[in-house]
Amino acid sequence: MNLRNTHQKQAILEAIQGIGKHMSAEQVLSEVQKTDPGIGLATVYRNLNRLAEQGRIQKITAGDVSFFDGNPEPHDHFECEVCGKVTDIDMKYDADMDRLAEKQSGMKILRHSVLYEGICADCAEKEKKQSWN
Amino acid sequence: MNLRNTHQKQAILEAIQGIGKHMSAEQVLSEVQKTDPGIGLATVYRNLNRLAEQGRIQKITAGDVSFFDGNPEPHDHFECEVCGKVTDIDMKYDADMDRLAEKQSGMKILRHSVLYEGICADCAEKEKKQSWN
DNA sequence: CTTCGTGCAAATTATTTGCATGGCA
DNA sequence: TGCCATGCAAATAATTTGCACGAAG
Repeated sequence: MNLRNTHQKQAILEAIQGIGKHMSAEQVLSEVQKTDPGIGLATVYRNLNRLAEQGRIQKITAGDVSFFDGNPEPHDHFECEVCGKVTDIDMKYDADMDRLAEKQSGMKILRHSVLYEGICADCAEKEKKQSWN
Repeated sequence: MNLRNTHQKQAILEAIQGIGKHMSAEQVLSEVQKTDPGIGLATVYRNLNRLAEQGRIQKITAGDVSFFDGNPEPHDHFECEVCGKVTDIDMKYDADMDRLAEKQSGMKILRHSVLYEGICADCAEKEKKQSWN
């Protein structure tokens, strides 16, 4: 399935690859709606999931929302505990980890993803000022 | 909140720490219901979340279900693509990763979690037999 | 022309929350 | 006794799915 080349699919792919940032499905929707107002949320989900299966984009599952990343290269992510924003962490993929983990677990390891958690620069700033703790 | 020492809370903690395995909220529920049939799902969620906040257990968010892990030590996890089961991967926590990532991102990194994905031994076996691909 | 992907809305699933009440302190 | 945590059910929120129709090949 998904062999057909619909303009919706193209618009979605362009949107997510164009921005070069992580987007939730809703964000992708509103982005795409700028050019194609008739598009529906279900279509966005359908296409994003399919693109992720095909390895053309990445699906990052952080907490209760899924984010989609136009960059198919494996790379790590950071999620801010305070505002929930997700950003890239540009570290080299350590394939050794997979080999090690595979050896010690007996599972067939295909990939791994690292999710860093902490406080982003913006929120750290705010927290300092308001000194919430 | 959660200062009070209810028997439900104890039962939940014992259940999750006793098994030494990851459990979804539903699994914890049925485990606890063996000793306390009147307990409700909401209570399980409330307590698990609170325990996780306190750092007494871990909440692992893998895909669309959350798992809870009685072991508070940071350690990595593996999720089987086929059956969705989550298991421990017993690798040492690499604190260097946090430092490195912090340096290169400018965020305050508090911790990280690695989720390995692949095919577990059981499913690999089955797949070989049925040769699904 | 046929079949697949879309759009909409309804369905599903995991989790959270409001409120009255029983139970711990 | 007073206030918190529980239980139940209803509320949310994200994502998925059924179905009729328009569009791609």
